Amino acid sequence: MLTIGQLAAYAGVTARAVRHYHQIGLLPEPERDASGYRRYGATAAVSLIKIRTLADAGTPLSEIGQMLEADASTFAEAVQRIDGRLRDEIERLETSRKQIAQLTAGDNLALPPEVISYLDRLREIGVSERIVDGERDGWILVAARWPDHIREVMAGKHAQLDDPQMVRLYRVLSEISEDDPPDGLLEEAADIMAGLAEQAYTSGGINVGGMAYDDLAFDLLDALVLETDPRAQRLVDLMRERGWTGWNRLERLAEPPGQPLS
Amino acid sequence: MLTIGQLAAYAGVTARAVRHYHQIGLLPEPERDASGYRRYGATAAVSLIKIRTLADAGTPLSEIGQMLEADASTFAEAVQRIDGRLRDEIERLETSRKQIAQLTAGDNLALPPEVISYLDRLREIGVSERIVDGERDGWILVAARWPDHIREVMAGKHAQLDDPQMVRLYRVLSEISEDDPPDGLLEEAADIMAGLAEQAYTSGGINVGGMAYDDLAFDLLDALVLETDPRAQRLVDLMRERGWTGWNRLERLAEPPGQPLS
DNA sequence: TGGAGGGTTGACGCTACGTCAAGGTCAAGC
DNA sequence: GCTTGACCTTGACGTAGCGTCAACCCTCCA
Repeated sequence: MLTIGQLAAYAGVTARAVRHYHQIGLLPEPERDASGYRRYGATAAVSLIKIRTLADAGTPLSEIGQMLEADASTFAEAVQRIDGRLRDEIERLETSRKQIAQLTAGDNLALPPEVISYLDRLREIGVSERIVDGERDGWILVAARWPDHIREVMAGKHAQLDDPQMVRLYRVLSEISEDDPPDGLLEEAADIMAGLAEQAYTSGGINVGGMAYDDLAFDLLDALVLETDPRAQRLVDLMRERGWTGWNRLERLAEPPGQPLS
Repeated sequence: MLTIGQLAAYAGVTARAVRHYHQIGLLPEPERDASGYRRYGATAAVSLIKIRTLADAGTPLSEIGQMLEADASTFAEAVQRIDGRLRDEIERLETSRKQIAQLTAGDNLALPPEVISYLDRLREIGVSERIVDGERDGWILVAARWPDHIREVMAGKHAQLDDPQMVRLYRVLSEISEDDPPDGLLEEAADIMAGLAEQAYTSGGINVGGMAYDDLAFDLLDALVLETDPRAQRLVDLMRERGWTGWNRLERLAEPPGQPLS
C-alpha cells in the first residue's frame, strides 16, 4: 500500500496534485490507515497515470473523467475538440510572436512603418524630441481609430513636409516647446499655420473617406495637445484671432474676428 | 472627457479591463466628476492603447509598466525574454498536440506500439477482454516505471507467446476469469505456470538490466492482479504448493512445500 | 416622469495546482 | 525514551486577466 507521496512519485506528479484530483472528484479518495493517512493500491496508480497521460496531452481536467469512461468514438471526438483548441492556442501565440517581433525595432509601439518614417523625417528636419513624442502619441490615437486609412493619411503628411512653410512651422513649434522660448514665436507660428490653412482650404486639403469630421478622435487629438502642453491654448487663441478654429482640424470661422459670435 | 466605457471602446477593450489596470497600478486612476464617474483625457487613451499593444503581443501585465518607461536596450531585452517564453509555450503545446495525436488511435492511452501489438495478439489468441484489460493496466504500470526498457521486455513477451503452453495458460486464465468457471481449471493453470517457470528458471528467463527484482513496481503489479480479481489469491496459493512464490516475478521457494518455515 | 442604459464598489469564479501554516506520524539513530 | 528529519493531515491564500453577478446610483431622452 502506497502513501500519497509514493503514489505521486510513481506517476511523476506532486502529492498536492493528487489531493487536487481528489477534490475535483477525478480520482476517488482511498481508504485511510489508522493514523489517517491515505493508502493507495495499484489501481489508483493506474488511474493516476491515465489521468496524467491525458492531462499532459492538453486535456482539461474537467473532461478527463468522462474521457476515461467514453467509448472509442466519443473518445476520438473529444480528442478532436482538444486538438482544435490546442491549434487555436498555438495560432494565438504565433500571432503574438509576430507582433512582438514588430516591437523589437525601436520604440515604434505598434505604429505602422509609414508613421515611423514620418517621425524619423521630423527628427532629420530638426524637430525637438518633445514635439516628436507628441506627434507619436497623436498618431497612436489615429492608428487606433482608422487603422485602414493610416497609409493614405501618411502619404498626405509626407507630401506636406515638402512645403518649406511646413518645415518652418515644425521648427518654430520646436522652439516654442523649449522651456524658455523667445517672444513673438507664437505669433509667427500662428501666421504660418494660418497661411497653410488658407492654402489647404483653397486646394481642398486632405480628405480621406471614412474619417468623419465630427469624430470623437479629433476631439481626443485636440485634447492631447493641450494635455501635453497647456501653453498650446495660446496658439489656439491666436488662430481664432486669425479666423480659424480648432487645431488638428482647422475650420474657417463664419464670423469675422473681433465680432461677438452671438 | 471620456467615461470609462467610451475610453474602453476606443481602445477596443472592456470597461472591466480598464478597472483592472487601475487596480494593479498599470493605468493611473483619473479624476472623478461630480457624480463619482471616472473621467479620462486623451493621454489616458494613448496609455491604454500602448498597454493593449504590449499585452496583445504576449507581454504579462506585470511587466508592461516597466517596459513603457524603459530605454531602448532594456526594452529590447524584455522583448527577447517575452519572445522566449512565447516560444517555450508554443513548443509545449506542440508537444501536447503530438501526444494527443498518439491517443487518437484507439484506446491505447499512451502505451507504446509494442504493447498494443502484444495486446492485439492476445485478443487474436482468444484471450478474454477482461484479461486483456488487466494486461493493459499492468503494462501501463510497467511503461511508467521503465519507459526505456519496454521494447526489450515486449520482445521477450512476444517470444513467449510462441510457446503453446503460454497460449494455453492465457486461455485457461480467460476461462477462470469468467463468472462461473469450471472446476479444476485453477489447478491446470497452476500446473502450466509451474512448468513455464521451471523452463524459464533453467534457461535463465528474461533478465533486463535496470529492472531490479526488489522494485516497488513488482509489488504494484502483484497487487494490481489481486485488486482486479481477488480470486487470483487462490492461484498464488496453488503456486506456493508447487514451490513458487510471487506472481509477476516467480521465485523458487527455499524450503520444500509443506514444511514450516521456522 | 419613467425607463433604458450608462456608471459605482465588492465579491466570487475560472485553471491547476504551489506554497505556507500549524500541527500529527513514522522510522532511525542515540 | 528522546531527538531528528521526512512525511502526512486540513485549511486557506495566491497565481493571470479579467468575466460576471449583485445592489445601487446617475444621466439622458421621450
